[in-house]
Amino acid sequence: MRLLIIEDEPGIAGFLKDGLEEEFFAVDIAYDGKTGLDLALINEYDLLIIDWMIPALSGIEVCRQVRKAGNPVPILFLTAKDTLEDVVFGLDAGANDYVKKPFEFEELLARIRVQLRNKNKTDDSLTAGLLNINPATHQVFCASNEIFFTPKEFSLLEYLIRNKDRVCTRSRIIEHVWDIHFDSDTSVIDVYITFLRRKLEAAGAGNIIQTIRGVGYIVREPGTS
Amino acid sequence: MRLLIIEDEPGIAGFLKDGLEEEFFAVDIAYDGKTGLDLALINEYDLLIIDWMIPALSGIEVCRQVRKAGNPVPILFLTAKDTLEDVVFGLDAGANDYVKKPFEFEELLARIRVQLRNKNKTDDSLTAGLLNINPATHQVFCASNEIFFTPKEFSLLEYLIRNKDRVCTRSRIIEHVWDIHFDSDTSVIDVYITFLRRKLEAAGAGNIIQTIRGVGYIVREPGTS
DNA sequence: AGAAAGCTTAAAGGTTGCTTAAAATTGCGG
DNA sequence: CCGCAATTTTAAGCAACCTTTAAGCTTTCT
Repeated sequence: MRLLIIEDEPGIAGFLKDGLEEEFFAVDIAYDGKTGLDLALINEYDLLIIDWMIPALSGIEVCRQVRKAGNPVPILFLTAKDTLEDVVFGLDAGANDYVKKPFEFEELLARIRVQLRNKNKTDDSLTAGLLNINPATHQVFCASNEIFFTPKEFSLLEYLIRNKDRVCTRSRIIEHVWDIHFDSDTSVIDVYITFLRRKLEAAGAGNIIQTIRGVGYIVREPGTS
Repeated sequence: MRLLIIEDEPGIAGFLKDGLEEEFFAVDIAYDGKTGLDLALINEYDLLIIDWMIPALSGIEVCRQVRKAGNPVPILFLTAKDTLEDVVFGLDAGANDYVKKPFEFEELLARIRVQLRNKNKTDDSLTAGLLNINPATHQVFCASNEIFFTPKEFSLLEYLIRNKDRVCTRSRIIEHVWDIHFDSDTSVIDVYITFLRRKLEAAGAGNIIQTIRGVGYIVREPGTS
C-alpha cells in the first residue's frame, strides 16, 4: 500500500511518515502542492493525504486537478480550518474524507483503513481458500498452521489476495510491491512467485496462484468458477 | 437514490427525512435496530444512515450484520459519542463514515454525496451478446464463465468488439493488432480468427465473428439487424 | 470447373516464465 | 563499527507456451 503525504511542515510530515511506515505503508512526501500534484499524477498511489494550507498550490486545488485528470484515488484532507464551509467545499472538490488538526494518530489510521477498504472491495479479513491473512500482524495461517513469510513475500501475497479473482499485471505488481515505476527487465517477480508457491504448497494450501501468460497472475477463490 | 435511516428519536428522524426528500432522495425510516436490519437486508438501498444508540440492536451490530451478509452498501454513522475508541470501533466494524451529533445538515449532505459519488462510476468493460470484456484486467467472461485468451488473441478480440457492428478490414486489423504497416501476405489473421472461434464456441458464446469475404470480419450485437 | 479467398492443422522458432544458485544488500547483535 | 545471518536481487539455463509460417483443404463466386 502506497501513500503520498502533501504537507509543508516537516515535523508533521515526518511524524506521519514514521507512524505510517510502522503500519507497513510505503510513504512518499511532497513539501508543496505543485510537487505533490506532479507525484500524484505520475505515480499510482493508494491514498493521498493532503494538508489544506500548503505553498505553491493549495490543497483544494491539488485535489481538483487530480480529479480532473480522472484519477479516483481516495483523498484525505488534513485541516486546521474547521468551519462548515471548508468541510463542504473540500468534500465537494473531490475529497473522500477530512481530519481536523490537531488529530489523534489512531483516528487518522482508522479513516485511512476505511478508504483503503473501499478501494479493495474485500470488506472482511483477507482470505482465499484455506488461507487467512492478517495484514495488521503480518501473519498467515493455512487452516490453523502458521506459514512464515519474509516482508517482501508477505507484501506480494497480500497484494495478490487483496485483488483476489482479478488479474494482477506485472507492472501493477512491481509498482505496488516494489515501488518501481518504470519498465525494467528484472525477474524478481518470477522469483518471488516461486518462493510463495513453494511455501504455500509445503503448507498444504495448494497452488492457488495462477499464471496469466503475458499479463500477470491471479489468485482465485476456490468454488468461484 | 434510496436511503434508509435507522434512528429512534422521531424528531431527528423526521427532520432528516424532510431535509433529504427535499434533496430528491427516497427515504425510509426504521425506529429500532432490528427493524432496520431487516429492511436493509430485504431492500436495496444506496446508503444507510444509522444512529449509534438505538433500541433492540445497537447500530454497530446492525453494521456488522449487514457486512456479514456481504452487502457493500455505504454506511454512515450518527453518534453523540465522540471518544476516539468509538470512532475507530465504528469504522472498523464496516462503517464508511461518521458524523458527530450535533451535526449541521449541510455537512451530512456533503458526506452523503461523497459516498454516493462512487456509485455513478461506470465500468468501462466492453460487451457483445453474452461476452463481457475487461481491458483493464485482460479478462473475458461469457455469462460468468471466464475464457482464457493469449495476449494476441485478446488483443484481436478486443479490437473486433470495440468496433462492434462495424466491418473490420484485414489491413486495419493487421495495423492495430500486429503493428504491421505494410501489405503482407501473411495468414496470421485467419489463424487467430480460428483460435478465437474455437474458444468462443467451446465456452458457449456461439459464432459471433462473421466473415465478410474479400474485406474482413464483423462482430454483431445480437438483436441488431 | 477453375480461381480466389478463407479455414484448419501441424510444426518450427521465438518469447515468456520457472527454477536454481550465487552475489548483493539489509538488519541485527556483539 | 564490524561481522554474520537472513533477505532480496541478479543472472543463466531450461521448459513451457505463444506466435508465425506454410501447406493442404474447403468454400464461394464467376
